[in-house]
Amino acid sequence: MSRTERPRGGAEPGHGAPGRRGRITRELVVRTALRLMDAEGLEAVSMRRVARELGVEAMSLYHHVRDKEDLLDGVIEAAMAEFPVPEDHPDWREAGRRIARAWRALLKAHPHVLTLLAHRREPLAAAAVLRPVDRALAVLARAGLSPEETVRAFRAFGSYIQGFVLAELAHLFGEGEPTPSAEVDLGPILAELPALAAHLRYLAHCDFDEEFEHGLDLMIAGLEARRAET
Amino acid sequence: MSRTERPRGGAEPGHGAPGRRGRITRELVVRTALRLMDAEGLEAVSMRRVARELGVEAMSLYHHVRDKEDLLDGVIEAAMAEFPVPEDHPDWREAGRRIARAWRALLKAHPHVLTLLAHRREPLAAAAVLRPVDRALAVLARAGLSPEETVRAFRAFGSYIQGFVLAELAHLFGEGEPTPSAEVDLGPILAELPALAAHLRYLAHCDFDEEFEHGLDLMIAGLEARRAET
DNA sequence: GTTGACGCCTTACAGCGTACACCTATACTG
DNA sequence: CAGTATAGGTGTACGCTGTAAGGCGTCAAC
Repeated sequence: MSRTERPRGGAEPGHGAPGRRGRITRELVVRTALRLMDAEGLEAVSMRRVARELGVEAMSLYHHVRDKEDLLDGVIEAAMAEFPVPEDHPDWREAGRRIARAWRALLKAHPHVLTLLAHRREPLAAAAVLRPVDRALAVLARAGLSPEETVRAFRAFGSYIQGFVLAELAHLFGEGEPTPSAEVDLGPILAELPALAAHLRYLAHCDFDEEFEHGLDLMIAGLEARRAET
Repeated sequence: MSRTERPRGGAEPGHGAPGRRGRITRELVVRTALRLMDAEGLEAVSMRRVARELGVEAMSLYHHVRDKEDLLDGVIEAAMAEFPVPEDHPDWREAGRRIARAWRALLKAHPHVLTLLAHRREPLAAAAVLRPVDRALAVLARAGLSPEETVRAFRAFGSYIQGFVLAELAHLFGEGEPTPSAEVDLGPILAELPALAAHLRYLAHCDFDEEFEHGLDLMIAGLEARRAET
C-alpha cells in the first residue's frame, strides 16, 4: 500500500524540474494500456507489450505501477475520467436521458472496461467516477424524490444502463434467428418453448439505440408513477 | 468447426457400450471447471489444473473440448442450465419477481459467469438459456403487452437484473463512507460535488436484497403506467 | 489376427507476470 | 565542486499459461 504512491494529479509540486530523465510516467503507462486495449483487445494488454509500445522493457513499468491489477485499475479510472458531462436541460427527464446516453456511449467506446469491472471483486474508490455520479444524483433529485428514493433510483438506472451495455456487447439480445450458420436446429427446441416461439420474430433483431431509449423511458415512467402515488 | 463435435445431449446413441476405456467426457470436464471456478475463482481454471483435478494430463482435455474458450462456453452453459424455473403465481407481477430473483440468485451462485459473459464478443447460442427466456416471456405476455412490447420489457428487465448483479459483485454500490481504510480524503473532492455530498448518507450502505426489489418494482410500475396509457 | 481409430501422454514452444540483482544518470548535500 | 543517495531504467530467471505435434497402448470390428 505504501509502495508506488501514485503521482498526485497536478504535475509534480515544487521540488525541482519534473524529472528530466524519467521518460515514462504512470499516466503515460495507463494511457498506453487503454489505447492498446481499445485497439487490440484485453489480451493485447500485457506488461511486455505495453512496455514495448513505450520503447521500454517490461520491468520498467513496475516503477510506475504496483502490478498488473493496479495498471488495469488505472485503465478503468482513465476511461471513467473521460465521461463528458452533458449539457443540462430544464426537464429532468431529458437531462437524465442525456447522462444515461453519455454513460452508455462511454462504456461502448471502451468495451473492455465492463469486462474489467465484472472482474473486480473489491470496490474501486476512484475519484474519476464520482463526478458523473454527482451529476446523476443532482438530476434525479430534481424529479422531486426524497434523498433515499433518489439514491435508489440512481442505483436502478445505473444497473439498467450497465446491464444493457453488457447484453449489447455480449450479443445477449438478438440471438434468435439471425445466427447465419444456424448451428442448431431450433425446431424441436421451440416446440417446448411456446412463448419464445411466439416472440421469435421480435427477438430476432434488435435496434439497440431504440431499445435503450424505450427501457429508459420505462424506468422514468415508473419513477413518475411512484412519485404520483406518495 | 468440424473437429471435436460435442457429444449430443442424451448419452451415446447406439453403436456399442458408452466407451469402456474413455474415462472423461466433455460433460465431466465442464462440470469440473465450473466447480473449480466457483470454489477458487477464474484464475484457478487452467487446462492443467482442470486436468489434474480429473487425474489426467492437460492435453487429454483437448479430445473433449476444442480449446479453452470452448471449455468456458460450456461452463457458462452448464451454469445457465441450473436455472430453477420457479413455481408460477397467478399475479404476473409476482411471477415475474420470482423469475427475476431466481436469475439473480443464479448469477450470484456462480459469480464468475458474469465475467465470462462480459468477456464474450459473440452470441452464445445455448439451448440452456432459452428455457428461462421462454418463462420470462410467458409471464410478461400475461401483463397484457403486445408481443413487441413484451420483448422490449424482457430486454429491459434482463438488463436491469444483470446490471444489478454486476454492480453488486463489483461492489459498485456502497462505495461512499464505509471504506475502512479511508484511503482518500473525501473532503476536498466532496466540496465540488454537492449532490453526492448530500446523498452520501444513503449511498454509504446498501441492502442489496431490498434495493433489488425496489428497482424491480420501479420497472413493474413503469410497465403498468405504459400499459394504462395505451 | 490384423487393422484402424480412439484416448491419453510426452515433449516442446512462445508468451505471461514478476522477484531479484544490477547499472547509471540525475539531484540533493556538505 | 565532490560525494552520495536514489529514482528509473535493464537483464536474467522462475514457474506458470495455452496448445501444436507426435507417440503409444488398448479397444472394436473385420
